Amino acid sequence: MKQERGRRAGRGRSAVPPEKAGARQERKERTRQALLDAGLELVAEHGFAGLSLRQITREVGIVPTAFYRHFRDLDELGLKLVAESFGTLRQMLRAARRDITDYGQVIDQSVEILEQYVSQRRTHFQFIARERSSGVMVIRQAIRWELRLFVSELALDLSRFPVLSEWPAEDLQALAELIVNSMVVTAEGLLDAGSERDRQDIVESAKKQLRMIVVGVANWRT
Amino acid sequence: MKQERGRRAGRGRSAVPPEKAGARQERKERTRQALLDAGLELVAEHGFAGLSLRQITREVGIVPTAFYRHFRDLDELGLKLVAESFGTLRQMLRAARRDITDYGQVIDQSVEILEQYVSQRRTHFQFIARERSSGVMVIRQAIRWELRLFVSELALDLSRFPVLSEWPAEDLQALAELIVNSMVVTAEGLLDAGSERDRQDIVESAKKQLRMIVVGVANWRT
DNA sequence: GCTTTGGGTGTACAGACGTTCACTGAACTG
DNA sequence: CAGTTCAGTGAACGTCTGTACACCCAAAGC
Repeated sequence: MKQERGRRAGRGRSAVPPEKAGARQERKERTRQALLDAGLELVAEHGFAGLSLRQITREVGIVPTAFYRHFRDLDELGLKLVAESFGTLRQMLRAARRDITDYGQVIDQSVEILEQYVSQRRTHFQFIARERSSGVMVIRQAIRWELRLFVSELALDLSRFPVLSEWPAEDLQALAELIVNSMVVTAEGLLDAGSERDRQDIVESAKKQLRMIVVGVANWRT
Repeated sequence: MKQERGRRAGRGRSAVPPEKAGARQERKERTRQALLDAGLELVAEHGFAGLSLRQITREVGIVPTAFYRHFRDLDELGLKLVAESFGTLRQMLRAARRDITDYGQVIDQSVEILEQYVSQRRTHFQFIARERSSGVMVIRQAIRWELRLFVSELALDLSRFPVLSEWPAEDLQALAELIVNSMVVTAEGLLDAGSERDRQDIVESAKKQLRMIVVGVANWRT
């Protein structure tokens, strides 16, 4: 009951099946990515703190010591995961910029894009949500830093809306922060929603909340 | 470097110094509370997932196996910490109801009460913030459940405001959710703010955000 | 005063962990 | 073709973990 080892792993003898095998560099890159993927998967289950080097390598199908050929330690892998996850987040932001055409429906469309990305790239969002306030300091700090950057990027986007073009920077920043925070919490909700019904409720609630904020913005002064 | 054991602990031979010693029941209760306190302290440092039974008992100054006299396992202790922490949260809500007299300053006073509680009962807030989306399922679920309850309580409070008395339940719920989420995130920010300056900025930003929400509420319809 | 109760002790064990080291053998280099 | 590089191997280590078990002895109950 305790082990359930070899769930995947270990079908030949080498890591990440040789399969027509590319150059040595490509092979290395492939197991490196496999380590990242396995790490992401396991973090989603037990959190980064409950992650072990041996577990990851077991999942990938290589011997524990081979891990060091790719990362100095778990923290280094964790930081790569942070970068990777925020790549997804930025990709979502770009999609929003691109796909939102009707400005009368910014809210609905934004939340729907979020919902779509959360379900499609689940583990990345789970990683950020989970470790954003976790006990592992380096990871937490990296995420908070990236999140601040992300807020600033959104603030810049917001400044292009006519209503907001005259707003002072700090008000814009606060607004962007409020929006990002709401989106993060919404994502967290979606991530462990039990049923389609739950997800629907969360989406509706998020839209309502964004609408309240927008109404607030429309009547804001100073 | 690794051990630093005996930081507190083990000055006589028995747990939680005898000190004029009360009845057996009282003594038990005292070491039980000491276990909870040590647990809370250690969670603040490494998160619940990075918590070990032996570490806690070492901190308290009793032998590992004695732990079982008080809790079946770490999860049970964790659930007690959830209850304890939400006790503090409810106490804060009551304080807000009691101390907020001038309705023109609900926002400023609310945020200030939050700031005060966060710094006074740091570990409780840290526990909730950390484990709210942690990898340890039982704890996470317990916190989310309590948080939902807390949101409902706030929604009830909100319904007593004249402006909100006519709002449909679901709008109230969404509003309460938005407010609680913002407060949670604000608390998280305060918890790992480096300087007094940072704290000030966070407080200002939180007030601004609440004001936006309130303006939104004032102009809301349907 | 004698018995029972029950926190706390001490030893012991097996399993998981991170990390070391010397190694192998296929892919690269010249 | 000979030589080098290097991702992956496998055994061994010391440490930490949770938990089982038999024991101890002061307080509680009669």
